Amino acid sequence: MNSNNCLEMGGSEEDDQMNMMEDLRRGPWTVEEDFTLINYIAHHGEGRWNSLARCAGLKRTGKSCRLRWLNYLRPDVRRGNITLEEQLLILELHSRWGNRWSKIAQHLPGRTDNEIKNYWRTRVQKHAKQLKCDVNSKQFKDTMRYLWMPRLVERIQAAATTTTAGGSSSSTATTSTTNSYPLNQSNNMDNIVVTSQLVVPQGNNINCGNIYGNTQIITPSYTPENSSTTAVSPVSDLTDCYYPTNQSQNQDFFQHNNPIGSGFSDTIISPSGYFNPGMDFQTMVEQNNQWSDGGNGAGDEFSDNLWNVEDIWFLKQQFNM
DNA sequence: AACTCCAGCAACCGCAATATG
DNA sequence: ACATATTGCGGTTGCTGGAGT
Repeated sequence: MNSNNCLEMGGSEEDDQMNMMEDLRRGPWTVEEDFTLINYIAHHGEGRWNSLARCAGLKRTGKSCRLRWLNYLRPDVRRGNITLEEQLLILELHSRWGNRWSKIAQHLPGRTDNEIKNYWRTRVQKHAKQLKCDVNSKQFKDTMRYLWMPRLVERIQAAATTTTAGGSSSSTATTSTTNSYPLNQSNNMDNIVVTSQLVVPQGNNINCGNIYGNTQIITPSYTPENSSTTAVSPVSDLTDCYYPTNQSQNQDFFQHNNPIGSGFSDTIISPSGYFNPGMDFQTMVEQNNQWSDGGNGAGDEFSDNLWNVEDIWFLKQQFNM
């Protein structure tokens, strides 16, 4: 904390604590409180939240102030819908790190751990519930890995294609996305590589079935400033994120790199280029039936289009079902 | 229009780790 | 080295607004 000497002025710390305990406010923050907190931090900086709360005249705990600042008032906090790319990244990172919300949030600039946690609980866990399986079960993880994530990739690609085809320059389509993933803040990215558009974990021991393989997509010179003018088309860029750029036949990538059952996948590939060889087919179809009709009738943007009628038809053809 | 239900989100709680005196 | 304070994290709760009846 910077210049905070209000402890010296305000009597003993014990007194302060007693005073605070008397009339602490709880619940939703008012506009006035927000303003007070923003103002105070603008002048004095963050840190030492308990004394900050006192000195700012806020009848809140330090914890409450910290949370309000970090999750809501901070200028760089990103609000609004979680984008497809962010969804994909959350799924991927969660498969690696589990409920390490804070760690995951570090890789989604502007997003808070709370937001990601809420997203996970409200969207992802909801689907696990619908499928009547535990969110940590292998079945559910496979579903994410082999159905949702490829679907998200497709939708990201489709969105990029649409935008590009719409007559805008290749850089236009990247704007919102790239803003979401600045190569940033010298945070420890571990094995994460940052592409010009997407943060993708690099190969090795990722437990996502090597969907991403050892993608060669590092863009070392990336900066938030130049990102929006990337010359590479968004489509190819995104494709690169999921297929190795040195593979001439991208569609073969998953088959060849899939550690679970390459022999199996040699014979079948879904319309999207992915198929789940590690998962019981009947289970997949049953799951899909639940999703495509919205499960309990609660179809939403997440399940929509992830697994559609054509896919079922295609798989039925393959399996003579 | 009134009511109920429920998803989404902000905020709180408890605990562990870390910093400070 | 120890006690206490503070911070950070993950889990949980409760409020709110919109959808459905």
